[in-house]
Amino acid sequence: MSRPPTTPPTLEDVARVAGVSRATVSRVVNGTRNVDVKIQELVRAAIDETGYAPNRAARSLVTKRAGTIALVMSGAGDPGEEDAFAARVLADPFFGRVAGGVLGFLRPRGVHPVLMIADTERAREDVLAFLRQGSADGALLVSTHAEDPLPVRLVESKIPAVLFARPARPIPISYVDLDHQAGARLAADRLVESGCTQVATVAGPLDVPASQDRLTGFRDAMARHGFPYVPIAEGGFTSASGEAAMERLLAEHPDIDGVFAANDLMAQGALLVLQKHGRRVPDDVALVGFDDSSPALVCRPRLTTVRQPVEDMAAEMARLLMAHVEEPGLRPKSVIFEPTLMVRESA
Amino acid sequence: MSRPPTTPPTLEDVARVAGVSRATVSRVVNGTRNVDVKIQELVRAAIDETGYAPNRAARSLVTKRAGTIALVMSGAGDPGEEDAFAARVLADPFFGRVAGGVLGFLRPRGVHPVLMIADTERAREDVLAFLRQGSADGALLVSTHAEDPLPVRLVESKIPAVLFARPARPIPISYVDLDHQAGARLAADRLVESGCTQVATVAGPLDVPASQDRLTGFRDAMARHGFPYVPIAEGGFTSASGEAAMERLLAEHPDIDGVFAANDLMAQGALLVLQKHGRRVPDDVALVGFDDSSPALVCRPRLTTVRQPVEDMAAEMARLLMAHVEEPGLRPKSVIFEPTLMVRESA
DNA sequence: GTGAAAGCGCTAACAT
DNA sequence: ATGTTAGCGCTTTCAC
Repeated sequence: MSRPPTTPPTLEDVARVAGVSRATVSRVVNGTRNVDVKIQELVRAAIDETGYAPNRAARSLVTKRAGTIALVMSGAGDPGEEDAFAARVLADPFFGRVAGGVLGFLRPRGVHPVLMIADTERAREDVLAFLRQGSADGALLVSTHAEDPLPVRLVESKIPAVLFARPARPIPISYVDLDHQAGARLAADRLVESGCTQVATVAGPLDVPASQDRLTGFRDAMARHGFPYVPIAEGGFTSASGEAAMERLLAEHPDIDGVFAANDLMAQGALLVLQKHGRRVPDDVALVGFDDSSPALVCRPRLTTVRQPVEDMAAEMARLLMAHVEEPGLRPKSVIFEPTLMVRESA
Repeated sequence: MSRPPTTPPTLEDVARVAGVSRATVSRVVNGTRNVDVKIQELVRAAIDETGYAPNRAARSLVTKRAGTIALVMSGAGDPGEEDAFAARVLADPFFGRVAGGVLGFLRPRGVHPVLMIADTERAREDVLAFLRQGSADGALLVSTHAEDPLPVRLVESKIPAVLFARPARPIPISYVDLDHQAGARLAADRLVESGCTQVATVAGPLDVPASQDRLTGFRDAMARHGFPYVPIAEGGFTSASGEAAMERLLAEHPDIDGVFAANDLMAQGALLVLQKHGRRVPDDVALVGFDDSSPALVCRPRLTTVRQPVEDMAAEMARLLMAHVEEPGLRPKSVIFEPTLMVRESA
């Protein structure tokens, strides 16, 4: 509380004020025992007096721990339109849920996520450089792109990393995922129970494993119910692509009475188109979505949808990553979550 | 490419391989001139060969620059329900736009944002500690809470910071904002032009300056059009609160023929309620939103709304922050953006 | 134009 | 239980 110092207080300053050595101050700051209680108090008083805060760079330099991790949203940005990808992915309600789950786990542990977008080769290099520089201890990767080269590069560089969703090609890396097939089965069962007999599906991008699994699971389940053929239209996981896909479906199969959309955003688009064409939902056409994200609740009718416990999955992802950071030799591990059906009004 | 080194290459290693001193390597890494071109090539080759990446912690320690900034979403979390605030704010499309704008500016400059939520006293302390530790060079603060103590604390601690939106009480800090009154005026004009004579408004939380400004601006503009009284219902900037507010408005003023909602999420909720009560939009009731966020495009009819150039504002925020970081003495500055009306189908 | 050397603030042996 | 000391990897005077 004397004259405002031009430079922040260091361990040295605290030590001087408390009349002890730097090592002792370091010990109490880091909660090591073997420090006399009276001295601890002395030191703490000195810390308060000086307004000391440990310098992270200095600490990282010796501990080789950054205390931050990278939260990477990866995908294929159209060349020249880099920012568009960032805008799209960040605006997706899915991202918010992932970030929320990650933060929930990391926050109590004093670890902070650095937000990164990897949509170009340049951006991927940045991410890799950032991690290799030791600016972050590891990476949480949400990839929306099947041929994403980042996972492999991460493994090659021996950087601790955990993926959201299984990689397109098997590589030795940890990930969390959902049992997509089981989820699709839930949707199929619901549609059939509701009496639908002319069922179609709006699939996600078919190069993404999750989309494939949802499609396969859905087809298998329908087949088991005695429906060998399911018309499909591929979308891109956006509301607009859902609209377009639904238009195509309706044009070719006007007698559709049930639709499974591979995510809620596309379901939302499909709903709009259905209503535009005078189809009542769920009376004329039943509709089931996937994710249970916020759009599902804003629609009217509200969407019956397959819930993906994204927050829990993201938290588990963070947990796995911290384990890998703490124990570098750890074998890759996968954790698969079970979906549940949220029955609302659309089916 | 020899045996995998257990420890990453350092400047020292590169220097040895290139047969020069550390200082020289440092110079070429940092693009200083006064290095012989032939030696530059030599060094670069050595860098490639070793796979060297500069250690950020070491660099920060001497340069006193972290190369990262904090992107802080601040607000009042309900005690015991900390994660709920995080989930809500991150899921808001507004957040995605801010993050996108910030990233667009920061990325080319090699600066990375650390995502932080400040919803409790504990979390605020974390943010402050993080910044004081030098883990980040400054803060970008988006506050959803009028009595947020963070801005003042930031100023007190002399931490470079820029706010999104003017603080509730004047303090010496830079910020970007929108001319909310002008935006509200745009909405009022549109409603009146559309022939509305019984106009009401769903306001935002009235302790937030932006909400107040939108309300004031709207009332003033309506008064100027000859309508001295505008019924209002207060919401909380969420879709659900918009529904509730609209229900109240309709109950007390069944003859409403025009509504201005202070953001799109609430407009979306209002639209749902209007339609539930059999009001056709825009024929029976015209509706104008605020923000021009993604929900505005997903609604049917699509929302006529006041566009807030959030991405540009966020980028400007980042620009201001970097200026403050580079020149610590810089005087606080405010930049006010102009809204525009996006005319679509709802009014 | 290049190298030698000091030191950023901290932790972790190692002494005591 | 506490202090001393040696770096962590980098930038940056200051000599040459």
